[in-house]
Amino acid sequence: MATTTPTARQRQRDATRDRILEAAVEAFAEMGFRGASTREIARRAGTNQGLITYHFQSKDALWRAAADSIFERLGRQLTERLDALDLSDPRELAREGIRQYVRFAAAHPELFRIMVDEGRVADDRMKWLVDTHLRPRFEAIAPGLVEAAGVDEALLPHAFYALAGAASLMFAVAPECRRLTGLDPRSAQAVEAHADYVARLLAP
Amino acid sequence: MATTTPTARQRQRDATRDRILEAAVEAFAEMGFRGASTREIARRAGTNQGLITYHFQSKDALWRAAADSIFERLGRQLTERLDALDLSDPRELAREGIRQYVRFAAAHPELFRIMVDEGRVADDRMKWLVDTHLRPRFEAIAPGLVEAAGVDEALLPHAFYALAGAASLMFAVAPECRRLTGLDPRSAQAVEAHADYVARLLAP
DNA sequence: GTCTATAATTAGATAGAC
DNA sequence: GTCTATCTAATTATAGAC
Repeated sequence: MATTTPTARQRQRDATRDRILEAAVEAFAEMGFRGASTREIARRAGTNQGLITYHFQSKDALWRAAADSIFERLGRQLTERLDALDLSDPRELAREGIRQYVRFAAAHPELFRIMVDEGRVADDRMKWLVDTHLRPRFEAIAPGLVEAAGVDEALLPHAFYALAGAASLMFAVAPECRRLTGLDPRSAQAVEAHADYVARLLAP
Repeated sequence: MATTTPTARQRQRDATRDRILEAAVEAFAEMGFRGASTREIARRAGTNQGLITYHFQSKDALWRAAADSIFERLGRQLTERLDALDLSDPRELAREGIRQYVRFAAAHPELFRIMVDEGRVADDRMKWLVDTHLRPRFEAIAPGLVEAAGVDEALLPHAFYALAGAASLMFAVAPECRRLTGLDPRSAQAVEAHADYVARLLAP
C-alpha cells in the first residue's frame, strides 16, 4: 500500500489518544478547566503527562478537543432519534425533542457543566465555545421552539436557557440532588420522569 | 469600659474582613473553589494574602463564610418581600414567589454557580452545603410548590431542580448569553421578562 | 509512540517584622 | 491588625532517553 499501513501501532496510538480524550472530558466536567490537571487526566487515562503534549499540543487544545467530542455526541443523539419520529403532531414532536434532550443531559452531564464553567467570563474559551458549538446548536433548536412548542420569538433566549437549565441541572449536580432529596437522578425511572416533566413544562 | 471599646480600629478591622469576604464571594463564583486563589482574592480586596489567614483560618473556612453570606442574602430577600404580599390567590402568590427568586438569581448569580461547582462531587464541601443551607431552603420552598403551584408531591425534586435551573442559568452564564443571543440578561427588562416567563412556566 | 526528568510558575500556609 | 518573605507542594510545558 502506497499511502499508510493501518498497523497495530496505529491502532494503539489511536486507542491511547481516545483514552486521554475520554479522561479529559470527565475530568474537565468534574473539576473545571483549572481544577483538572493534566497529570490527573493522564493518570485516569492510565498513561503519563508527556503523552498529552504529544497527542494534543497544550492543555487548551485538549480542552477544545474535549468540547468537540461532547458536542459531536449531542448532535448525533438529537438528529438520529428525531428522524425516526412521526411528524403529524408538531406539539408532540416538540415534546419528544425535549425528552430526548433531557435524556442526553442525564447521560452526559458534561455538556451542562462545561457550559456553566465557561460561560461566566468572556475569555477566549467562552468565545470559541459559543461561535463553534453553541450558536449552531441554538439556531438548530430555535425553529422547533417557535413553531412546534409555540414559543413567542421575542422570548426565544428565555425559553432556550430555561429549557437548558430545567433539563440539565438535576443531573449536573446528581450527588447533591441525591443527598438533598433522596432521589438518585441517574436512575432510569428518574430520567424518564424528568424528561416528561420538562417536556410538559415547555410544550404543554 | 470593661468589655471592649467599639473603636475606629475595630471598625477598620471589620471593614477589611468584609472586603475580603465580598471579594471571596465574587472570586469563588467566577472561578470555582480551586480556580480562585487566595492571592487573587486578597488582591481584589485591596489587601494581602496574610490577612486572609488572619481573618479566616484557611481557604476552606473562607469558602464556608462566603457560602454563608450568599444564603443569608437569599433568605433575607425571599422572606422580606413575600411578607408584603396579598395571600388571597395562592396561584398568584406562587408566581410572585418564583418571580422573586428569579430576581435574586439575576442579582446574585453566585448562588447558582457555587451550587453547580460544588454539587458534582460528594466531597465535604458538598455535604456541608446541603446540610447547612440547601436542605432548609428546600424544605421552606416545598410546601409552596405543592400547595400554591400545584406540583405533585412525587415530582417535588423534579420541580425544584427545574425551577432552580430555569430561573438561574441565563444569569449564571450572562456573558455567554449575550454573545449567543444578543440579549444582555443583566438588563432590568430582561430580568423581568425572565421572571414572568419562568413564573408562568411553573405555575400556569 | 511512550515515558521520565526537570524547568519555570504558582498554589496555600506559615513566621515574623512593624 | 497589617504586610512581606518564605516554605513546601503542585502546576504546565519542555527536553530527551528508549
